[in-house]
Formats: sequence, C-alpha cells, structure tokens
Amino acid sequence: MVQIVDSDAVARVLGVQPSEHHVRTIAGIFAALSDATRLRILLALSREQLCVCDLAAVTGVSASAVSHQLRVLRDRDLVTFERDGKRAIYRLADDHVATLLAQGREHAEEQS
Amino acid sequence: MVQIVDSDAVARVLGVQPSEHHVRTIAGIFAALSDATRLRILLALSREQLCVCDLAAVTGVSASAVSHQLRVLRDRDLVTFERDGKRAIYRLADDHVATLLAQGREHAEEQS
DNA sequence: TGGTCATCTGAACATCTGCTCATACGTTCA
DNA sequence: TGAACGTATGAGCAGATGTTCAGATGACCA
Repeated sequence: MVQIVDSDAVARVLGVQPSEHHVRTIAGIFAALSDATRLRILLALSREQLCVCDLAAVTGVSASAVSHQLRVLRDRDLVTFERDGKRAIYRLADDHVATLLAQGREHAEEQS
Repeated sequence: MVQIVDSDAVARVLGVQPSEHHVRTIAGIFAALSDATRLRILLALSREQLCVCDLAAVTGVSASAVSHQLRVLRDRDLVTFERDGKRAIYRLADDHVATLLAQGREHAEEQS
C-alpha cells in the first residue's frame, strides 16, 4: 500500500493541482504535438500556410494520413483552414502554438 | 499521387525543417508531457520535490506505475532525483520544464 | 455533363502505451 | 540477522494511436 511520507507537501500540492478536466486538456495539447508527422506539419505551418497536398510533400506521408492528422490538430484548435476552391489552406491557429513549438525546439537543443 | 501546388513554399519549408532526429527528440519531449499521470507528476514537482510514494498519493496511481513513468521522465531529462536512504526524492530537471508546463496550462485555459 | 483533382472519412490492422502483477534489490531498524 | 519498507523493473494485457486502403464529396474544366 502507499505510505505518505511528507503529508504537508502532498497536501500543498493537492491544493493547487488543476482539475481532472484541466489536466486532460493540457495533456491533449501536448499529445497533439507529440507525433513526428503532426510536429512536421506544425513546424511547416509556422513558416508558410500550405494546402494538404503540399503538407503531404513536406512530411513525406500520404495526403490521407495528413488529412487524418489535420483533423486532430483542428479538434485541438491548433490549426485553422480556409477553403480555396478544391483546396484547403491550413495555417497555425495563433501565435501561442508557435511559442509552444519554439519552446519545444529550444529544450530539445539543450539535450545535445 | 501527391501533386505539389506551391513548390516554392514547399522548398522554403524543407530548407528550414529540423532534421529527422531533431523532430523525434522534440516529439519525445512533448510525448512525455502528453499523459495525464506524467503531467500530474510534473505539475506536482513544479511545486514541491517529492518521493515516489508521495507522488503516488498525489497522482492517485500505484507506486509502480509512478516509477515506470518517472523512468520515462528521467530518460527525457525532464526530472532528476537524489537518493535519501531508501527514498528517492524527485524534482524538475530545470526551469525550462516549468516554462513548458506553464505554457501548456496557459494555452489550455484559452480554450475555455 | 463527365472526368479529374483535392480533400475527407470510416474500417481494418499493426504498433505503441500505460497499467497491473510478480519479483528483485538496497536500506533501515528492531 | 531478518522483516518491513521504498523503489525499480520485466512480462503481459487491454486500450489507444497512426497508417493504409477504399470510397465519398464537392470543385474545376474540357
């Protein structure tokens, strides 16, 4: 069974922990950034707005796979798109996403 | 087949995309933050340094499960620990981790 | 209008992930 | 020394995830 050692610290932490729902939301955002394909999509969109087929070329996976992943990113409000005839032009939803990406890159560079 | 539409944009993006290895590293960092249990561990450690059993109490999962997840976090250099007798006291590896967490919380709050 | 193109979607499948359980190891203390 | 404790780890399993494939939709153009 679990024996608590520093019950004061545990109590302090439990007092300020975000709610179950909140934790899941945060985890969901990071999860969206945790796949190599989605990351490449987002890194590309942080430079240029692109249609699905161009994103497929950039990422090196099929347009279908890109479309599936864009759905994940749309659901998390990380990207938006605009229709242009038969094409869909995607871009990052806001600067916040770019900031998160930059932060991730920075941390990754630290560990050689 | 994939038909490129804006070949200039694709070329520009490909020119600045991080390497395969780099992308995987960044994805790995975000992946470490993408699980609710690991997130709770990190959020707790951003307030207090804690031993494994106290982290189990905070997160509400078994000490074994916490230990498994701490291994993931250690491997990604997100936490460090120090032995104190039979206990292992964990803390965040650096301020960068806290920054990433704060950034994630901030973004999560935006989407209501 | 028929054909092609860009995109989207659901099903199927292989892989990955996180938990539990059993077990092992080192530390503490009676 | 032996028992209890805190932690770590491997195997196994259920559920999640990412890709492919097939097919559908809507837009463009001959």
